[in-house]
Amino acid sequence: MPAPPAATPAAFIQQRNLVDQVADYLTQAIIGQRFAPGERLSEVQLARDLGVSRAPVREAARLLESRGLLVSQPRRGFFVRALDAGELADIFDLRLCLERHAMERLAGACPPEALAALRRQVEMLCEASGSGDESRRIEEDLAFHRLLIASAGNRRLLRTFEDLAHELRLCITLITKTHEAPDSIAESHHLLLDALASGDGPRCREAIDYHIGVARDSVVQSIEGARE
Amino acid sequence: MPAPPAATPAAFIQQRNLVDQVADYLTQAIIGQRFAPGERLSEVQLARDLGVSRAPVREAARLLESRGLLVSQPRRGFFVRALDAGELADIFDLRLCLERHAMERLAGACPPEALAALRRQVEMLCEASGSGDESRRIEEDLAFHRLLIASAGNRRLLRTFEDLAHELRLCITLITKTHEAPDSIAESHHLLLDALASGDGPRCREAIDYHIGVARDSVVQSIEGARE
DNA sequence: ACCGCTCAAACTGTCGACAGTCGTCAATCG
DNA sequence: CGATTGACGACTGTCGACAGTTTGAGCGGT
Repeated sequence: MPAPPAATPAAFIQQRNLVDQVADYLTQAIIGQRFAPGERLSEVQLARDLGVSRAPVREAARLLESRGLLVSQPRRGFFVRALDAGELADIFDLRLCLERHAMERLAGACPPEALAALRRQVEMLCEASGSGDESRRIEEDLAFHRLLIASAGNRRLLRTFEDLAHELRLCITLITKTHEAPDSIAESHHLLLDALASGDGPRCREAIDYHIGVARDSVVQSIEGARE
Repeated sequence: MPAPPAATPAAFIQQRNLVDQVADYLTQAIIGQRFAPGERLSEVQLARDLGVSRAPVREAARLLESRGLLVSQPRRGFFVRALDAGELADIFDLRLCLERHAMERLAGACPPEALAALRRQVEMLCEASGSGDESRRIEEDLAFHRLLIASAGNRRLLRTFEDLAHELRLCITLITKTHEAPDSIAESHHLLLDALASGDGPRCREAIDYHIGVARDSVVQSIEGARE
């Protein structure tokens, strides 16, 4: 979790309730693959490990369930979400749906300052990409797409994307290695910006279709490569 | 919530945990406007009223929060979600995004049995519309759109729509009266089916844009009419 | 009359405990 | 030897209680 610059300062200070802390811990542990996919999580053991009671653990687990990181079976408890190839395709298809919509809303009506902010974000992404810190690169990449969608001005759309982003992180952990060159990453994102700047609707659509397609293929390839 | 005929018998038995029961009660109470928008819900009072302890109430409230029916403020509790005009527009814009995507996926590749199922659903909708039971009409209408999206074959897309549907119910409660003629409802839905059957992509898009636009306008009009 | 302060009531966050349920594994029966 | 049953252990669902915080009413000062 990139510790977003806290839309409201209070939100950051208020982080001190156990439910959120446990949720953050679990999120990190899951996308950091410290729990195996499909693994059962025991409430009591988690509570013991974290030094808290079961109530916050249960509530945090419900939160993660709504975000698609855990699944619950009645009377059996919570399990780490295990994605099959079909679910993976669905996730990227929904991502395409959301980003297409944002691109379309933005095409031709993209405020210059939004474009500038997106350009800055690409730079941060390149920097992260060069740093060798893989998880930072992933977060900066997601931050770019988050910004893209936020620029469309629909907060509900943004919330849906943020929910989905948790599952995307889960997908991305499946990738063994990308080691894409920083130049290539910069270029693929600049293609999106250029399309936006041109104001050409179909071109925007084509650009985002290609971009998401590449991301999806790299995950699918990884998961199929790891199959045998 | 129409208590679906329990796809699997086991699912019917399992409904007996308090969290789900409390969640159902709260959902009904909220979309039935038995709580005012923005009203604060006291955990202890709800627990007393329902004859359960606070734990299931808290977990149910978190569930409803993830569905957008409640919002929580740390240390202050849960409040019934109050929608302003902007959020309302966002919700319908996301709905458009999702249904467009489904229509597009279906255009040209819609299995005949899916089309048949959609036709049957329109008939049920007409029947409900003629019955004068408003809440039943709403559920059948949502069921149609749910089926439309389900036909696209993306379960993640469907889940997103179902989450959104809860908020749509919240929107629809704002409408004082629709009393649309059953014939008109039938026709507006048949337009969608005809577009699908034609396999013409742009026509599909136009049809769904129009359909959602009408729904949005009727809600927006209602909320603005009720303003003064 | 208006504003700030104090304090009690109510509420949320968290905890530990109990009861019922599920999975496991050994003993039993065909 | 395979299938069934029963008991044991671990775990989830639920509960009541305590501590710290928020709220709102009452009070005193301006």
